[in-house]
Amino acid sequence: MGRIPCCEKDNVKRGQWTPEEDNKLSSYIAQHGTRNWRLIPKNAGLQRCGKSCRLRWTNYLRPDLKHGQFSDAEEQTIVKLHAVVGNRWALIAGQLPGRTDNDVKNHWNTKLKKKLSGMGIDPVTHKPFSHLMAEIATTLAPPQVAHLAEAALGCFKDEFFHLLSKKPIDFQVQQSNLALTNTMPSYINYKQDDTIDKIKLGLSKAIQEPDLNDPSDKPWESTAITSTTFAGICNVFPATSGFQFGTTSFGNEGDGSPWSQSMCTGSTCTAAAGDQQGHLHEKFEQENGDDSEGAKEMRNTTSMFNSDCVLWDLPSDDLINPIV
DNA sequence: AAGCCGAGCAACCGCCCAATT
DNA sequence: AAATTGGGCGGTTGCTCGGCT
Repeated sequence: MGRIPCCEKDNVKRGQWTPEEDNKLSSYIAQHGTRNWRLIPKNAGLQRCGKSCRLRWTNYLRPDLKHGQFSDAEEQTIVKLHAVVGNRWALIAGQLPGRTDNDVKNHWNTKLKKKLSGMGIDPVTHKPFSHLMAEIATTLAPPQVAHLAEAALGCFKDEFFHLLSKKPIDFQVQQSNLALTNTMPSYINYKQDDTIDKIKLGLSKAIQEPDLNDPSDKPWESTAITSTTFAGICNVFPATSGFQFGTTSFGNEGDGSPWSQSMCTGSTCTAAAGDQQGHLHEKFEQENGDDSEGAKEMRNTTSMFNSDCVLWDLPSDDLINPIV
């Protein structure tokens, strides 16, 4: 048995709301409250669906709503929370007084997603593209990796060029990446002009190098995210102290910036980080539930943002000016 | 000046879930 | 226990407007 519609589709007006309709709805709600949305349009003299009235009220007419640009702090909050809870817009909006889930969703889709992509960060996983590629590569056999590399280089070419063109990259292996260097072939000392070709070369060499008779040399069977296969690419993004997002620098642990406290992304958050993100999500659910009350409670719950996870470990200078 | 295009945003749709009958 | 109902949520659509050619 199907559900009856919330209103008579034929008799309801749709599309943009007029100021008169807004006035009718606002004054009715001011007098009678928001009980029973089904009856509100009828009683308020509106030819609208009850659901449409609810949306208009909650997303636009509510007196406590904040209209206008999102602040830097609000954007940071959105990105942080999105990394933890994903597309739970209502939950995220609950942390931003005066903002609705629709506001947050729209802002994410139109601005923040592009900003993150422009910084070389996947807006879905909040990980650098390079590490995503490395993660994928570890699960594939060499022939598949070769195909992946071709595809990835096509997809991320612009990001690479952008990053690489910002400053000369010294591909000398850093001390902090010593573990990586043991398996790093000598072709990593690149100049930046023919970078893509060099990366391709590196990929193909890495694919050829493992001794297929030795299971320990099969990167696609390893649990480690950083494999020799993508070492060349990953080394394009050496771990550094932080980077800049718009006018806000972040990524430096202990600098007090909200950006630096909890993001669970990047090479320092490998498989374990994935678990941690899941754990955080679980913890979030447990502590706050899925209802609006829980969401409100979370305003005061900051402990979940104090994990040791490091923010994206991308080079600072390279990311000052997002592509988009 | 007109047409095109993309960004931004308001609104709608369909599904889900909890409360109620 | 099952059916019904209302409200909430996330995904998507489509309108508006400004910039560009």
